[in-house]
Amino acid sequence: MKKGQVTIHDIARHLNLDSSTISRALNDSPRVTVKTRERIKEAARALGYRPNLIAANLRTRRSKTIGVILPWVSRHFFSSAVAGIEQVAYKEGYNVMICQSHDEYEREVTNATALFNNRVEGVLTSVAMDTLKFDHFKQFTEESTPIVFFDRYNPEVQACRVVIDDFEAAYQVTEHLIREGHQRIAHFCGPRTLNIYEKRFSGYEKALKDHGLEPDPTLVFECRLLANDGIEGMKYLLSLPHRPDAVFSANDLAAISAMRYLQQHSDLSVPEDMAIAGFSNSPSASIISPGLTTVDQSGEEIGKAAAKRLIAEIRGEIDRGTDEVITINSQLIVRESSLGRASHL
Amino acid sequence: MKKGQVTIHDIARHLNLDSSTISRALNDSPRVTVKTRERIKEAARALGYRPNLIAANLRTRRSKTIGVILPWVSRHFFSSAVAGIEQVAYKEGYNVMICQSHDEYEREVTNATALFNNRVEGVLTSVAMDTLKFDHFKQFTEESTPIVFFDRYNPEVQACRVVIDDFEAAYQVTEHLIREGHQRIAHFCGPRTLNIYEKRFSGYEKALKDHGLEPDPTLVFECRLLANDGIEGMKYLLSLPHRPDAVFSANDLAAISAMRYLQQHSDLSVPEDMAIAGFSNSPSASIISPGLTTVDQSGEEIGKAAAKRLIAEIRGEIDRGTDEVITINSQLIVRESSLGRASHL
DNA sequence: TTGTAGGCGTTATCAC
DNA sequence: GTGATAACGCCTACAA
Repeated sequence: MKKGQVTIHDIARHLNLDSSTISRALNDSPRVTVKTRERIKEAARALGYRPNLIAANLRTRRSKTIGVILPWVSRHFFSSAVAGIEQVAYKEGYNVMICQSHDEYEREVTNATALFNNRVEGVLTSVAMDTLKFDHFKQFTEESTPIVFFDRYNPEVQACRVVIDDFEAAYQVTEHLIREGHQRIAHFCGPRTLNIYEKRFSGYEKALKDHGLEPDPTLVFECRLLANDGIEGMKYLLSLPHRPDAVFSANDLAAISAMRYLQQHSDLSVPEDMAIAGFSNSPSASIISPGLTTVDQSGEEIGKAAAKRLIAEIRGEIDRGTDEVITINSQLIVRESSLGRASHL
Repeated sequence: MKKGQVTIHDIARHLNLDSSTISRALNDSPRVTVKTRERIKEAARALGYRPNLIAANLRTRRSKTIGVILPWVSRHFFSSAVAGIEQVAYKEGYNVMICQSHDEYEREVTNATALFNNRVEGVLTSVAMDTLKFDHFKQFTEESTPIVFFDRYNPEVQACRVVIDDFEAAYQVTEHLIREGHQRIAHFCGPRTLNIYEKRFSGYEKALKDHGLEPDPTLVFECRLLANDGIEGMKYLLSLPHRPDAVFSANDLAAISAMRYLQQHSDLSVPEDMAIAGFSNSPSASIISPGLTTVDQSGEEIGKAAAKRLIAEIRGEIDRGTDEVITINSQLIVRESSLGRASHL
């Protein structure tokens, strides 16, 4: 912001009008003649006037900005979500301010403060793995700034969530593995403090039980689901006296790194000796060979839905603060990595 | 932004001080006793004071925000760049406002206007494929708001660019293909109006000539390098009477889709019958089989460098408006997709 | 060290 | 339909 910028007062002086008239004209208020409005707009153009939204925002007490806090912008699921968010925000006249928590609690708190101080009109967030306290989110609802969670949420905060049915999706993956003939199914689980991982775990467990398989806790590897965790998880599973014949990983990243580890550092092949399934349907899942069975979860759809909901709450079209759940469809995508002997003869 | 928010005046009234003292204390000005400062900070906490940065920004004429315009947030290269940008911006106390152009000129112009009107202190951008005019960028430099391009730039705008050496990288890829014994090398080229594609094309052409191969224009397929373009490009190449034995695609996306098309819809195999190389080293490149030979180009590094430079310009630590070029290292990554008979016996 | 006064650029509420 | 005036919340000369 530089000095010497043209303001509505400059236009006013130029046309011998009052700045309030200029303001009205530029905002297309009906309370000014079409003719003078045109004159004003013309003069504005000629003088190179650029509205100062900071001033307008201060005055109107609205920032026309929504804040986003998510773990990693560069993860495919999240960047797709951002793409979706940005798309609807843009269409509805909102700016988007982005922050990454890097899955760290401290950073999430700082981000939340920054967004609050910038008076964002609403917040979209997917919570960090490390987060166990939620006051930094509650501050928004307390000031009646709407907040909408997507994917990762915490029920403690009274707010709408946009999610997929993680339990059901995980159940389906597991059931699919069972139907393909796999008996000892391991699970790479994320931090159970996060709803999505807890639910995926429960879905997995329930499917086992429903099919008469006894869940074996030694087959559950809880980690942060990073690429390296997939490798460590697979090493762990291979070290077991009675190793599993399938792995259901709570994300694609760990699934893929585990699969590649297996292919490069063991004689076992996928899916014959070890079936593998992931979660998210990242682009890599369809490209890798064998193709990775996974759950399609459109980040873009989720982002769009969350942004739409948030903006509706901002506009007061919907009651804010109800902990409603919006469920986006997900879909089991079966590829070769999970097939049993019966299927790939 | 709600009414009833606590302001510095409320604190002032509460402590029988003047708001200016409150302001100074909260900004850690040395011009206020340590003791009263503590008292003030304590009261601020107690009253639940939250600074209103919009007001502060209006007053100081600085928004503490940098704007980013790029084609697609969800493309891996760009989302990595955003991650890098956000990281340094956050560290330096700047917010990041994100816009997508969807590779469309009109949208880029609108985005630029929005950022301008929000008085961002600087702009980072990678230009849209459709963009042929650059006034919307020049408006920033004219108002002495620094702008830094990354990856895709246009020399018409007097501004710093953060790039890799696209010519050299493309040259190396092509030379590598030649050394592997390939003779008829096709090229999937992006819009030549964009510097990066023009340079990659030139590098490709130069390498051919330097090795005594005559560039054949019928082997150059110019397109937008989307997944479908890779398929169309490959169809086109297969339809030629004298088909090529290698393809160098100016991005990974088209390279990978072309390769998969070949694998699924022809008898030709990669790299024996058709070698393939891409550009960018997207995550898929290392995961696909055969692994895709490509050029590693770290979006995160580029984003970080661009953001650092921009912030330095904002702070006046560096002259703005010099069209300096910052070159980030890139690296040829050889994988199986490009190997010649000699290499994979 | 603290207080006073004015303004950043806009919009909103009055009047006329 | 247009103008005057005040305010949004904060910062910063300048004065005391």
